[in-house]
Amino acid sequence: MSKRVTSRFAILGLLTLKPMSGYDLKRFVDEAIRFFWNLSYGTIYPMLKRLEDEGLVLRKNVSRENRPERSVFRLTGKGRRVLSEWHEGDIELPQVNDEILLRLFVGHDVPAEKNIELVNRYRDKLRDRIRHYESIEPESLEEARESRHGLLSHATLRCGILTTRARIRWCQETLEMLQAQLPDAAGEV
Amino acid sequence: MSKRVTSRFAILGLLTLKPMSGYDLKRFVDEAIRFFWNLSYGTIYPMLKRLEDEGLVLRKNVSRENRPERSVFRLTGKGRRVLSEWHEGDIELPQVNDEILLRLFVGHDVPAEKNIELVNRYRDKLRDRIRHYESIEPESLEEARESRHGLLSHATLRCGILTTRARIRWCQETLEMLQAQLPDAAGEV
DNA sequence: ATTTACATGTAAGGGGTTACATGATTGA
DNA sequence: TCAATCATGTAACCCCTTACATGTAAAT
Repeated sequence: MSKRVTSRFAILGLLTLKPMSGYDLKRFVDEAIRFFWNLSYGTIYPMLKRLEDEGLVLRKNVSRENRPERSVFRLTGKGRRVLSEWHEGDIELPQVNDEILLRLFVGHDVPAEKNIELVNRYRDKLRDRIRHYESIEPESLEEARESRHGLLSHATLRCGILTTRARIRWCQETLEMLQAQLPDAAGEV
Repeated sequence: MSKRVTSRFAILGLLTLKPMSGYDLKRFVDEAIRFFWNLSYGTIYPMLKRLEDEGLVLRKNVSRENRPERSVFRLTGKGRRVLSEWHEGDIELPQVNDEILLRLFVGHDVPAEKNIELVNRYRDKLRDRIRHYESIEPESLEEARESRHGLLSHATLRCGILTTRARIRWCQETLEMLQAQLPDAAGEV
């Protein structure tokens, strides 16, 4: 279902922003959308080749002096058509495998302190992330006023912020719950 | 990173709840934790075989009259040790590929109405999910008072509730943003 | 009589990751 | 000089999904 060649549409979709090389795509994903999408070279280059063979993208070799040659790809009309079919299609809630929830769920015979430590570490990582999100939010908001893509990009950032905050709040709540169960917390009510 | 045989620990972990067959595991996952974990038969049976070969689980063939024979698996001491090593290990924020965010991010040249429709459909699915979560919450809360595992299980449900609610709120916010950009919304401020 | 639930597995294929190979250029 | 950045790709491997194969028994 959600497995049907999703990196295909990711690459096609990103090429609507501007023509890019495999290297560009990798950098773009890592810099701009790494929190909700990732692509590795081992996915990118074979997929670009495949999209080229299918006539969905067009390769243009660009050589500049004193720089390695690049293969820059742009969408073809056919590529755009395939993309818009994807945009038409239905969206499913993804089936995720969420490690922290699994760990907690089967955490009944590890020491309670371990579970607390786990949620703590997890919360710390979420906090790092939210700090980053919030640091780029003002700029994102400006871009949202300036272009259609800026607005949509801002929406994705907002999603990151809202869901990460929710998870942090969940950590808080869960830590309280777990600490209340600690043997030496018996008298502290 | 997060790819290192995670179904291995899922199966090992679930077997701490009670000894189970492959069929049991599948049913359990589908019924109890499908919102944060999934396993297919094609994963379960080969993995059980492998865990057996490695001495992490023990197979016991159980035949009951008028029923097909079952292979019920229980954890071995070694299995428990491997599991607790996993519990010790660090947790990473998973790298996800989040289709709705990708679609929005590259949605700048699809009609604005399509983006709105997308978020709407997505919100509807989240609402179905939250309705389900909330319907099982009271029972989960009771179980939380009754056992250690009940408490941890409840924590996972709470995570689902909080993050799903956050996403629904994000949909609302995003819909408002997108609708405000609609050409015929110009005079409606 | 037929569908559903019980029950265990395999085979093919897909999608993705990591690591490697290669080589130029730039900056510290 | 050495690391980092630019740049493209491949190969091995892994995990997982889907679909298939097979068969019994209970329920409708």
